[in-house]
Amino acid sequence: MSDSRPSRRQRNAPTINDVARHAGVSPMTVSRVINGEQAVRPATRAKVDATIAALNYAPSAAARSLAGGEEMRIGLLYSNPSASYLSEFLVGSLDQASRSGVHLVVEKWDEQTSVKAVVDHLTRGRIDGVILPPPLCDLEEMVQALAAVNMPAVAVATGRSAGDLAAVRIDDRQAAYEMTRHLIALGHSRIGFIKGNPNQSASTRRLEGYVAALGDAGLAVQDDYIAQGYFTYRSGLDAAEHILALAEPPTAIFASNDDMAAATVAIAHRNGLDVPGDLTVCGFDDTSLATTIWPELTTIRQPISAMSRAAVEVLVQMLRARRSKLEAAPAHLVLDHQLIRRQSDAPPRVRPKAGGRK
Amino acid sequence: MSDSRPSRRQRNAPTINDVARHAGVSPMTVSRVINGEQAVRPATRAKVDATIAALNYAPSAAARSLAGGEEMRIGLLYSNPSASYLSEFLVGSLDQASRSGVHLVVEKWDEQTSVKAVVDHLTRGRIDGVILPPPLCDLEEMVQALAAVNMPAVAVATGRSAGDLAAVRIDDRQAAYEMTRHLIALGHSRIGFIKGNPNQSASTRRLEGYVAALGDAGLAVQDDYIAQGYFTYRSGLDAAEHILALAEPPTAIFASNDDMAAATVAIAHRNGLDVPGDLTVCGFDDTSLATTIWPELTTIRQPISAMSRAAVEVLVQMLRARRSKLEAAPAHLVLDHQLIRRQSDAPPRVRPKAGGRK
DNA sequence: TGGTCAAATGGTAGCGTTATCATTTTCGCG
DNA sequence: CGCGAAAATGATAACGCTACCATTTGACCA
Repeated sequence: MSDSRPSRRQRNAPTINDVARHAGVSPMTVSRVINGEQAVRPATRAKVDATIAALNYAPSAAARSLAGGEEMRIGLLYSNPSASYLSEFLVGSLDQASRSGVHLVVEKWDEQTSVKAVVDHLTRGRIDGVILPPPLCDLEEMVQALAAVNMPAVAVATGRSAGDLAAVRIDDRQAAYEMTRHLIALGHSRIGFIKGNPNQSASTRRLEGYVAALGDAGLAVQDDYIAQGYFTYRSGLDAAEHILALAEPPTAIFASNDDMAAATVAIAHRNGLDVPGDLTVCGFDDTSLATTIWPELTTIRQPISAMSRAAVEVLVQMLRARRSKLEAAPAHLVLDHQLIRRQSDAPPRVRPKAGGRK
Repeated sequence: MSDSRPSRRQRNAPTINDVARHAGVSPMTVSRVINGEQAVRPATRAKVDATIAALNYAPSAAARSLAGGEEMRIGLLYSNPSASYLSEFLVGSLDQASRSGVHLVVEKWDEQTSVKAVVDHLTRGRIDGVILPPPLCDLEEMVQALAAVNMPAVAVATGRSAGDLAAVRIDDRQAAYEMTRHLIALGHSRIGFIKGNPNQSASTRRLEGYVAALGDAGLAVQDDYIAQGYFTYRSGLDAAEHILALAEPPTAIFASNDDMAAATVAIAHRNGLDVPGDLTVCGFDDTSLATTIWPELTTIRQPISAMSRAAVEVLVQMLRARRSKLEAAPAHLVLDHQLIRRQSDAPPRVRPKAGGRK
């Protein structure tokens, strides 16, 4: 009766019970020793440690997390499958999730579904926290709905520079500033700008950087050099067409993302302009499109996968803190960007307007 | 008494029991559905699947591996981050991996690393099986290296129509055939073709379909209407330039993927041709690029995420079978494709050459 | 229509660990 | 020397799932 119990154990790995029996203590005591808890007498601890070493025992991670309720599920809610952005984002967060031993649940949000429905779905699905890539991170309704059900969230690449929401981002303003400086340093003084979708706060930061750089260089901001875009290729076509149709068009155009920069290149070509000979074009984000088209785009590299990795890490820490009832201020990480020079920029072919420089 | 049961559960995680209760079946049946076992009636399976989706349930890896099912880790090895393809691929496989309760480990292969090094890495990482998206599925060296270490693999979107390797794909030949028929039905008789990278066997299938459709319509295959491409935008530019420079250029160009079709549109515009007025252009794959550019591309939709989903499922079943020492013939799934008509095709503007029709 | 057998489904008992309490031991101090 | 409190240890019941077998259902044939 003691021998023929129908154990399902495949592997002869020693269990905590084996250790307990050999050491002459209860499994609970062994558990305490393993977890380094205080309430164990040194003598007992030594005995248990010795037995563990002798049996070459290793605790089962599976049983541990089952019993301890340590499993965490974090959701990644995306809405605008901006292809190249998403894939890099996914790779980064997956990697970090696996490292942190957390489950990553990827969820798509169609614009038709109500915010409430998605949040309900997340809640019922035992999601412990959410990562919000753009443009969701700027959707106030979503942020508030999550806050309402007390679900921790991390915004990625938002333009909101601070606040109650944890965030991981780059300094969009500074990056745009640097790119504009770069164009000015090349000799451009007539620089166009294509704005991003106003539903993302990063758009505003980028515009600010552009304006600031012009101002610092003593160049005037010309309103008709600034066109509204929406981060899509299509919107870039319209914006570029508008700017290039001006009587005195700019010699460089800085688009708020790579898609619109690519569209600008297309319009330039259609107008018989050489890029970068007749027109310098640069983008933002360094998505794969930047190196897909010809000429390859000079752009700002956002460390997308590093950002998503960081987002997972931040979220995990928030969840751990919350479990221990600690309340911490929401983290706010700013990662480094980088100006990547490729083939789409050059000094202006024509000399700057007489009087354009002192 | 019913209310105050001392549950240790922190969060209201849906468990297999919740699903079972909601679906009106036993937990065992749910377990069977999750694991894709055979002995479940389709109606029951559907009901359970629906409940799983509704509750957003995902099995607990911990409990599962504790209960005896070993933990499975499957690798997704990608090399050419074809952005839009990858992200859709990831979303599908992630979703299915979560449903099947297996870990998905995403691994990138730089072309510099030796095949041996990657395979070693997988082995040491205790990866039980691998999914190979294109172009890796056609890299004979990789396939053989995996076979050498006895690691199960599933090829996705390969052109190999059969063999020792499990595969999930569409019928590339038939799809290309249909697209070509479509162009012929529109009235085109001078149809150009841009080939895909010869390192992918699907390229050959697509060419075959094109040739077969022309043949069946009694149209001659003109060698100079066929240009070599490599699936990149850049290669598409060259190919399209070549074809459109002919004395009597085609009225339609069928590119082997969307990137090259987009490049063709760019060249056409540069040459002052209207698409589709002067030139019909169509692509293949229906990646996001197809709807990014203007005009949006008529193309063949590959159910990418369904394919990656299926690949995970197939791999899991292979691993299960192998665990039970069963040896089954490698599965070979062919999923349905679809011809998506958008704005890039139209009947030819000029009448077909005299005599071109009876 | 009833009987047979395989397919489909359900019940039960763990898998190895920890949370929670109950119990025992130890030790300080009057 | 004994009392009470704190420290140390133990017993028990989950945690969520699947293996194994028992039971029910449905299909097919006589």
